[in-house]
Amino acid sequence: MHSGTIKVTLTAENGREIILYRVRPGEVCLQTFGCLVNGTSYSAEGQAETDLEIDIVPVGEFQRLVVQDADFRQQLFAAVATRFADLERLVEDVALSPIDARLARALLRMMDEQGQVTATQEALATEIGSVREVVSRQLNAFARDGLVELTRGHIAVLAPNRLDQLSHPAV
Amino acid sequence: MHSGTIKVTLTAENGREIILYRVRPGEVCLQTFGCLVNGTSYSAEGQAETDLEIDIVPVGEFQRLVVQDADFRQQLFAAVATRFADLERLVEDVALSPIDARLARALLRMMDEQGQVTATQEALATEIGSVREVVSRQLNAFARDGLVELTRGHIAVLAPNRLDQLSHPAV
DNA sequence: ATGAAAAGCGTGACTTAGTCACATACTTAA
DNA sequence: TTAAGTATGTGACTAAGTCACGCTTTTCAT
Repeated sequence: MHSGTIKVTLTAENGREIILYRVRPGEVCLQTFGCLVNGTSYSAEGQAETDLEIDIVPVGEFQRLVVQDADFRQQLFAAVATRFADLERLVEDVALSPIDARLARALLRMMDEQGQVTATQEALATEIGSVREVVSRQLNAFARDGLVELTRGHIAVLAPNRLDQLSHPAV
Repeated sequence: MHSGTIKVTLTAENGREIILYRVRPGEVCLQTFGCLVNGTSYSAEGQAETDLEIDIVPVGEFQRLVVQDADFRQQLFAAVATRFADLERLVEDVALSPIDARLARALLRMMDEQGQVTATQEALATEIGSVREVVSRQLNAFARDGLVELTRGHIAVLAPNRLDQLSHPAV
């Protein structure tokens, strides 16, 4: 019934961009939740990453569903809770984690079963709220340590376990 | 009926701390919203800043109120929307704004009608997700430019308008 | 097919922010 | 009134971000 993902990003005046979170199939997208409730508008921007197949719920219908449809309510609340968790994790990441840990986590999140990550360094930078140059240097540092192997447009993760250690709160 | 404020903070392993948002009188506190919905727990920590007088709503009661009490629902959704806006602003701040702008915004937010801010530099640092030393240096830079006057435990804002300019997206 | 443009990556030099270590001044309470 | 705790200032260093390039690979129009 639903398919495709939406990434919600924030863009600064200087062009720097950070991914706030992603909305996945089966989730309720809350981008306009503020509007539904009190007309608040977000500065964030949603962008489809793939072809989309979604249901759009008009405001009146939304109000009705919340009251009458326990299932909808459940999904809605779950979506809200997930967004909170995502955003809190993001704040923690950006404000309090060093870049090597953030990059390590991103690689682990994004790699497939074969340990392949298909993404440009630019995309990785946006993913972790940093910039290409920093990602480039850090990836090369990882590569020097034998943690990954780099080729244009993707990264092969050689030592997921060691990345995982890095990704954890280094004391 | 309700009084006092709660600050919700995130603390890293290294002891660095950042304020996620505040819950004010009349607002619904969502700290445990995840729990209400699906048992997710937050890593964030709530802390009363003043004496509190609050209503605590048990889970069963919550479910009932959401369905039956339109007013409660309205308040709840408003709280959710506010939190989102807060968190998005915070991410934007931390990830994309230089610290002079962040500090300027914090001072403007926190000052009273006489332009007095009563807070230690340590507290200001937590407020903007930075550290004391950086705040100290930045405040002294502001002072050198005649924007503020510093005394132990508080800051006198002399030129709110110029701070406001600083606080805006410097191109 | 080929040459130009665009996309992706690497890197040096520099700026800004955060860390560490320590000095100094003010405040409070025994 | 002095010792302990709190608040601040500062130099030296590290980490991250910015700026300005250059180089290679891919894409695409002709």
